[in-house]
Amino acid sequence: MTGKPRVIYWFRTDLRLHDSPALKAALDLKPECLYPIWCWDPHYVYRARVGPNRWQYLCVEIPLEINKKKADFFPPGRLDCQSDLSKSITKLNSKSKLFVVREAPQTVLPKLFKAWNISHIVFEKDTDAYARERDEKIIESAKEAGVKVIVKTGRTLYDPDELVKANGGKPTMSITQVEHAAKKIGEVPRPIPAPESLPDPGDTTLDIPQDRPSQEPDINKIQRSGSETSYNKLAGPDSSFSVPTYSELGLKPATTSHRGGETLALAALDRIIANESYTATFSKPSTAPTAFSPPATTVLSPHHHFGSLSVRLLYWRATDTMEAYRKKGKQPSTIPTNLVGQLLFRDMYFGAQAALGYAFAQTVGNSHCRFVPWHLPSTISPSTGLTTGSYTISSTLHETWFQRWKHGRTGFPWIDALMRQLRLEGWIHHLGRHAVACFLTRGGCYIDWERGAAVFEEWLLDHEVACNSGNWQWLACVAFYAQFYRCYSPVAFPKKWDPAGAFVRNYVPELAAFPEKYIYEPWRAPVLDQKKAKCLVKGEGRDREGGYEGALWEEAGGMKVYPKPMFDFNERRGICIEGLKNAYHVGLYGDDDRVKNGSWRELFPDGAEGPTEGGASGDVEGKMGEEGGKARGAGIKPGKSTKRKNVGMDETEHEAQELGGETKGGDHRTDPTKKKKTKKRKLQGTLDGAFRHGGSEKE
DNA sequence: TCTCAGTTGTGTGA
DNA sequence: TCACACAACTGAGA
Repeated sequence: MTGKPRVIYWFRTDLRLHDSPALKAALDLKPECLYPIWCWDPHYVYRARVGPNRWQYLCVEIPLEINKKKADFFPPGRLDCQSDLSKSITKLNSKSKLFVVREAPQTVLPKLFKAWNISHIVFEKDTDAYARERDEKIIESAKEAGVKVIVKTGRTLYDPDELVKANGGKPTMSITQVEHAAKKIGEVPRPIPAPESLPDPGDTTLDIPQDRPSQEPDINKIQRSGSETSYNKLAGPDSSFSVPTYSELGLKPATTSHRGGETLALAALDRIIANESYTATFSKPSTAPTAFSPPATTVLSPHHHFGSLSVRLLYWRATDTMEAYRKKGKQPSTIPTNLVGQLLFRDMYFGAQAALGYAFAQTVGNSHCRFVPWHLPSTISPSTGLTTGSYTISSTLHETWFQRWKHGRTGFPWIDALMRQLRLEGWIHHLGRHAVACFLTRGGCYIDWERGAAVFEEWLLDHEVACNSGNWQWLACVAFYAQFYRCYSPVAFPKKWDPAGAFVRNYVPELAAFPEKYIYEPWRAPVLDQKKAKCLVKGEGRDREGGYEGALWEEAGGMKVYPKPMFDFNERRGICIEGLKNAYHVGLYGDDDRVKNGSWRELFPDGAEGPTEGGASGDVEGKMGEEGGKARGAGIKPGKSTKRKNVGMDETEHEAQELGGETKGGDHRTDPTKKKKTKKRKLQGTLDGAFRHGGSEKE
């Protein structure tokens, strides 16, 4: 190739102009022409779970129609990531824009190299497992076509591969490891300003055939009310490479008030930084999960997900703000609870994923994920060893619990409010995520964390494979965290933050008029109080069709119905802790052959949860099955016990309390026959107290 | 081998 | 509001 470079800048995880090392590298080539493109990848359209809210946040220009009362905090406008970026590009060069090409990058890029006589392709590094595979293919095609490839890190503070290298080649599994590794790598680079001009794009005439993707399997069918037509023409319906429209995607209406785009992201960051004490003293654990308008945390995570806000920009602006605060003689918050700490946690999960690849998002094959015989386990493809997207209904009771959890009908108002907020807004506070994740897995339902992760994948605006998988493993106590005896109560925990229940009243409107005393335990309210609040606590949260998707029953006279709790929480907590204790003693990890071939069952003779399996309601238990998958060596971790511990809980103990009835709320963990190391506990107790008043964002 | 810390638990009693 | 006990995990570091 002679003459000036002709460059494709491939936008992916970096929908911004500010602080983009990759974009800078492209412009440093002093190109003759620059094609800013986005490949409309069928992997995300059909194979990854993406709900309407995240599609809107990515691309779609529609006016804000809902939650008008929140319009001051979430300003309306024709914004969102791709549209905003495209407009910003055009502002710098009226001939340019974001050119959205509707085909898989693996097939269309080689054609574009030829059609547009490209010399270089530049993009931001993406270490997600699918992205790595895809990019390797692109790099190979580029090589064959004589096109130079430039890849730059910009999605995380540190290059995840560098982080892993600095961690001895191992996945980063603790914040301490990240801090040590980061020290070896050096300081996070200062952000780069946005370019002031952009080169012209070259001729964009395209006379090439389109490779249309296969629509099947299409796991996003459920997100659409119309037909998906985005692949009808390579350059879009009017051949202008436009950002896809809602109708083109056939999507159901979005419901969130959170909106995307670099313009909004930078404005939000300015607003946060302008509040010096908030920024400098931000401490995640002391931010209220019940605050919703406005939320207590920054809600910048969706912007980081789409790359509309650089993490390095937040890092440095927060760091500088904390430094200025310190210079005034005041004490800023520290890692890991401060804003910088939140970004380090994000890097930790990216480091873990970079090292473990596809296996990081599942149990089977994951050398760092404990095996727990959860209910509703994923089915595994024997050929790839990867999850297929479907799961085994190991128990109809647990499937019912899962559906009730997903649709906010558990009968626990705190859990239901959070799940409804998640579906409506695409965002919930980090501690809210803790609460619902703990409840679904080790602190209530004993259901596979992969089920919960899939729901979050579908509904979260800020869904990041690495962070989502990592957080679910953390909360399920299968990796990163092991204190499974610390369990979130759906009653005590929210009471601490929001005793009046404003959050619940907003997202579970049928309980709006419930007395404060019963807002987190409505089943305890006398019928007279229920009638006065125009809401009866009865039934199992089914809709008229007998499912969980449709509207809840409303009885004559505007009397609403809110479901009874689906189990006795204290009882379930006890069962789950015993189950986890047993699974820890068995000590299997996801890469163990016995996990892959199903012979783990011999180590759990009493079933998933032990002899008390099934809980209070005593529904029919199905048989676990259908897993298996490719054996890839490995085994039990050295030093881990494989002895089975007596699960020791009397079945009658659990049958004793009626579902939804009055419970004593006593500490199930207390055993008066045991004398404990008092001196040691004294110290630990003090520290625990200190943590609670410490304070902290890892949405 | 031991000690102690670990972003974000709960309930009780002073 | 605070300290402590509860039951007991892993990983880092001495």
